[in-house]
Amino acid sequence: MTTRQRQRLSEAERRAQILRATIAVVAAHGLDGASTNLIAEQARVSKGLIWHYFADKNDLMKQAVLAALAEIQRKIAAELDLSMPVPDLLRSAIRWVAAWSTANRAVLTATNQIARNLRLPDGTPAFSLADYEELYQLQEALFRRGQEEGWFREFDTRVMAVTYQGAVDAMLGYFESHPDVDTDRYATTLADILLAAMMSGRSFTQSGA
Amino acid sequence: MTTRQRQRLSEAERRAQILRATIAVVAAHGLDGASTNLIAEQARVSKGLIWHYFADKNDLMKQAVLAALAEIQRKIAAELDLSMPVPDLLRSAIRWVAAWSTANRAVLTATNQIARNLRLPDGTPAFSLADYEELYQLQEALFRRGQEEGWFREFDTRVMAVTYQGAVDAMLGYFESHPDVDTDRYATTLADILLAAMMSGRSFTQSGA
Amino acid sequence: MTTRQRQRLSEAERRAQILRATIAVVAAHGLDGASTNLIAEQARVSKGLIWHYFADKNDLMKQAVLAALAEIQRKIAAELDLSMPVPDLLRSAIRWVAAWSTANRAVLTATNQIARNLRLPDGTPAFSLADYEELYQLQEALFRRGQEEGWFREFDTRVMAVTYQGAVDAMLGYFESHPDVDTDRYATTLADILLAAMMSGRSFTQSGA
Amino acid sequence: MTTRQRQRLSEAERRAQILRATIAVVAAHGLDGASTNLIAEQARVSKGLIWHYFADKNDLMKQAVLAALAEIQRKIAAELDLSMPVPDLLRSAIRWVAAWSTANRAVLTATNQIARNLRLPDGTPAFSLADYEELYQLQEALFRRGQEEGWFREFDTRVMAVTYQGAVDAMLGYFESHPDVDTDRYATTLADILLAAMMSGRSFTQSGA
DNA sequence: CATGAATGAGCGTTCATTCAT
DNA sequence: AATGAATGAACGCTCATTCAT
Repeated sequence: MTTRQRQRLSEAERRAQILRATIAVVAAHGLDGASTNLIAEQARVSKGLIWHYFADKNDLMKQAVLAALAEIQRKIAAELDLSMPVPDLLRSAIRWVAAWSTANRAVLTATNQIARNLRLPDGTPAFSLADYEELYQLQEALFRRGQEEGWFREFDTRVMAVTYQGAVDAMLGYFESHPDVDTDRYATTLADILLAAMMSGRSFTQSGA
Repeated sequence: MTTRQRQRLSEAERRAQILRATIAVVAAHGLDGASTNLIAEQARVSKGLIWHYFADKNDLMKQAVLAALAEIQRKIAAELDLSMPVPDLLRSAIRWVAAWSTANRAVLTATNQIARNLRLPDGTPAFSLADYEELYQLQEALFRRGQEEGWFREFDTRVMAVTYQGAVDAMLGYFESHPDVDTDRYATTLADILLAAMMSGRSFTQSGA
Repeated sequence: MTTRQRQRLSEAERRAQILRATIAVVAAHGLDGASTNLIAEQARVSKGLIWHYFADKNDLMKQAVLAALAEIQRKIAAELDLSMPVPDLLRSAIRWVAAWSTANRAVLTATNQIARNLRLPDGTPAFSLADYEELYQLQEALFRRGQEEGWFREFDTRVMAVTYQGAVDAMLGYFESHPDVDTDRYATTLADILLAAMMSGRSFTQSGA
Repeated sequence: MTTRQRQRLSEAERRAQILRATIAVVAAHGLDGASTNLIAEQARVSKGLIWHYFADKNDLMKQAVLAALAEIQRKIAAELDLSMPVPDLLRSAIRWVAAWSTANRAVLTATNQIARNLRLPDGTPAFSLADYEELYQLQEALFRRGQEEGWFREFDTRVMAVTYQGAVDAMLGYFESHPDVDTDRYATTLADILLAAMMSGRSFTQSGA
């Protein structure tokens, strides 16, 4: 039993270190299996330090999600040009997510785990549907723009938004359990399928215009 | 305090009783809150009896999922006429699942909870999308039949199968968090979207044939 | 590390065993030092069993006090004849408590510790002054009877009751830190002192009547 | 977040500052709730500094009590004229303590808490009635003087000293739980009672002398 | 076969104490 | 001398699992 080397880091570094460990442990063992013991071990830090920086386990988990999402948003905003034609934008987005996910599997897995399963002490979900709602509305706005600009046929944008998210989630899940799949090929194929669903009965009209 | 009536049931009945209780408790309290104590209580059975019929809690949970799925498959097989034209068949299947889910919310919730979160002792997921393999292949066979019969354009049947499942799962999840939605209307709309994706660029050819 | 012999006892026996252990540990280590670990060890019982029989540590402590008080009340009621002349009754009571305390030091110490220090989760005392209030009123009634029957002079019965309790408590505390003292002699002397306080200026009147 | 001003104080000042904070925190949160964190915060001092001046938490608590008692003794010595007739002296002392206690409730509460509950690491009490020994002897000397000067009858001075202390302690406790009581009236009444106990069978002799 | 008393590993959390700065 | 980040032992409590009855 070797005594741990005591090192002093800045608050920001330690928090980041612990949050990273949290994501890693949740990805490997699930939210339920992510004991603070395991997290401290993964972070190479003593058990008690977690409570120096986080109020409780819920706080830790919540901050892990928020930090990860902020990071993703920063990246995607830097990557995608929202002024592209809508079909190209969707195709790019799907391919970008596919590529990002293979490089950030743990973050993806863990974030989903926590977002879906974290509960407040009173048993109610810590993250609500309201958070998804915002995403759906952004998506719907995009679809409507596609319709207005003549790319897409008429369809129920809410159902399409839910379906779109479901298809992307399924893709990411499929990647996880089929590590050998060609992810960019899959993403391109999925984009074709979804765009076909949106443009169907339009394409020739479009070309005739 | 009345002593419980010691009743002798066949093994099959006991197992079913306990499995039903498991689903009910998971639906009510979440996988995490589903202690074996609660399950035994719900099944009106002593704590110890569970270990007579199941190896451990993981075994219990796994079997609860498998039993529920077998039940669903039996029902859907009895309900759908596989000889229908493929598009009609898909449309019927989606509407049937939507209808079934509203009447069996608890089973659905619990099954999803367990399938998504159950972990082996080493922390790895007990179920993965790999378990969908059989389902994917059935689905792909259907799509190929649709293509051969001229209903559908060419597309990657595997990606379509994953997407189809993802879209249906997303629908069910959406129902769960939006209890007021008109489920049959949603199901019909989703069927339109998916069929559009499959038939796109074909419909007129088809009609022209 | 030997495995403990597993023995099954009736609920009543186990509860009593654990409550006895609780009193013993609190007497030896104070309420604060009475960890459930120590109590389980003292009771030769596994940690977890405590929560089989008691809701939580507070419940355990509360029940330990209540059980001990019930026992004492049973004994004292069986011992003292309330119809005796009041001075004799007080003298008997003091001597009885002194004798009882030497044979039940642990119960006394522990009961006091818990009664004085136990807090509800919200921080408020678990035992209130209202409990003492009842005792005070019984005592006052006795003093008033003594006054009415001509044994005692006029005095403020409430102050006398508080003083009486304080003097008895001090006696018990003194016994604890001075194990060699002749307890019955002390008790008799204390009775003399207190009775002198109550009868002063009366005795000759009394005899003169 | 302002950095604390690093100030250099003399050792004595620092110690007093921390001891005062200790009393305040114990009074406010109980001995059990008096974490060193809280004490450091109250003293406007860093966590670590406490260990510079005190060996451990027990040492801190013990010294807090001793410092408070020394303070009280200094005050009472300055207040009371020991050459008064003994009965008047006792009456004055009781009234003085009663008055002091209402103005110094926090110190009283905290001191009692610590004195009654502080334990050595092995679980045995850190203070005991044995520590009253010195006080008892002073008291006894006073009683003997009262007897020699003909104020008091013969009685066991040790038992009377213990009883006297117990009665005063009970008074202080009663004040704490009954904030509306007229403390000076109580003190006067108590003095009457105790003096009656001491003078009984003497007063008329005295007056007759 | 069936019960539920009993066990003990493991959890989240607190806090006295240490020590690099 | 002074700070507060870091440590780890101990706590109350839960619950899957065992086993005497």
